[in-house]
Amino acid sequence: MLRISKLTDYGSVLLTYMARHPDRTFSAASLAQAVYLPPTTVSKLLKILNKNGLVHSVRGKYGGYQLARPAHEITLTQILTALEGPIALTECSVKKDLCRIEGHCDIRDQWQSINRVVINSLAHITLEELLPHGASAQPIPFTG
Amino acid sequence: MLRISKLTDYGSVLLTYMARHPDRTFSAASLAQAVYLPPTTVSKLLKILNKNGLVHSVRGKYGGYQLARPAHEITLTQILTALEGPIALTECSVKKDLCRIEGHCDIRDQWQSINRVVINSLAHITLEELLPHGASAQPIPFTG
DNA sequence: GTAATATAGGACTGTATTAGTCCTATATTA
DNA sequence: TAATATAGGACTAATACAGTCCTATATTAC
Repeated sequence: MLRISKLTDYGSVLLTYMARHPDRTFSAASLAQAVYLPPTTVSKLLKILNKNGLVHSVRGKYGGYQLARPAHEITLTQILTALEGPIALTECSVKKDLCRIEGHCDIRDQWQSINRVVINSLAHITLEELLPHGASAQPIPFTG
Repeated sequence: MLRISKLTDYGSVLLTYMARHPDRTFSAASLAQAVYLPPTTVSKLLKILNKNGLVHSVRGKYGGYQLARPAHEITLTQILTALEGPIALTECSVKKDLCRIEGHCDIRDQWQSINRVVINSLAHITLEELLPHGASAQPIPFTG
């Protein structure tokens, strides 16, 4: 089906939400409430996004998260890579000794090219294009 | 990681192998031997490919499989769709009631657009481009 | 210094998906 | 009728994913 994981999907929802107020800092709890997801799951996602440089974090009271840079500077490739590792249609391009025909496969290079096509397509789409139209003008229901 | 399943990968190997001799009919067993995969797995794949119109099958003694049409008329989108169902980055575009924020998600349409970008990229790549260079001139080690 | 609040990091569990095998039925040829 | 091949589906084992929870650390306010 060639799908992104649910967590990646949730992560993109979080990022678009934060992108509407780039200046603000959101706590994990407030974001969870805003997007109707369990706090533990949201927390997990934000830690991963922080680790991969897509959001900045501030610890302690009044701490929280905010986008590391403007939405138009965050690409889909970056988001997917952060949340599910390197984009690789075929597993063999990332890990060795997992495919049983690795020694006899003669189309690996071809799949690598196709992989680059996909990565390239996604690298040209930014978080900004994931925003609902007029989103930045909308009020935010919950406060952090 | 945005990967295709192993079975899809194996399926593409089978198709490229058959594409080198479009005129020939291969039994599942001979193909299995040729690509170093278990006969049961190969058989399963060929049935799926047949069901989805990518190969033709002939039953009975001296029966087997062959490509349904020339390699340049088989696209990656067709191969992926046959082996893993409709290409859908986000699950919600195919099945309902599986995502917990389906009722509150406001970026579903955006993901659909991105999905179309990917489908379109893959629809322009054909089985022919998956063939190793000079493949059609190479001898085939095992006979069916 | 202490309490309250928030993130950091990792371990852990249950569920779902995928990979792979196997069995029975049907079609074709000799 | 025997031999060979595909058709279709059921089943099992291995893997990956989603989700939760626990402990440690940083920051702020009192």
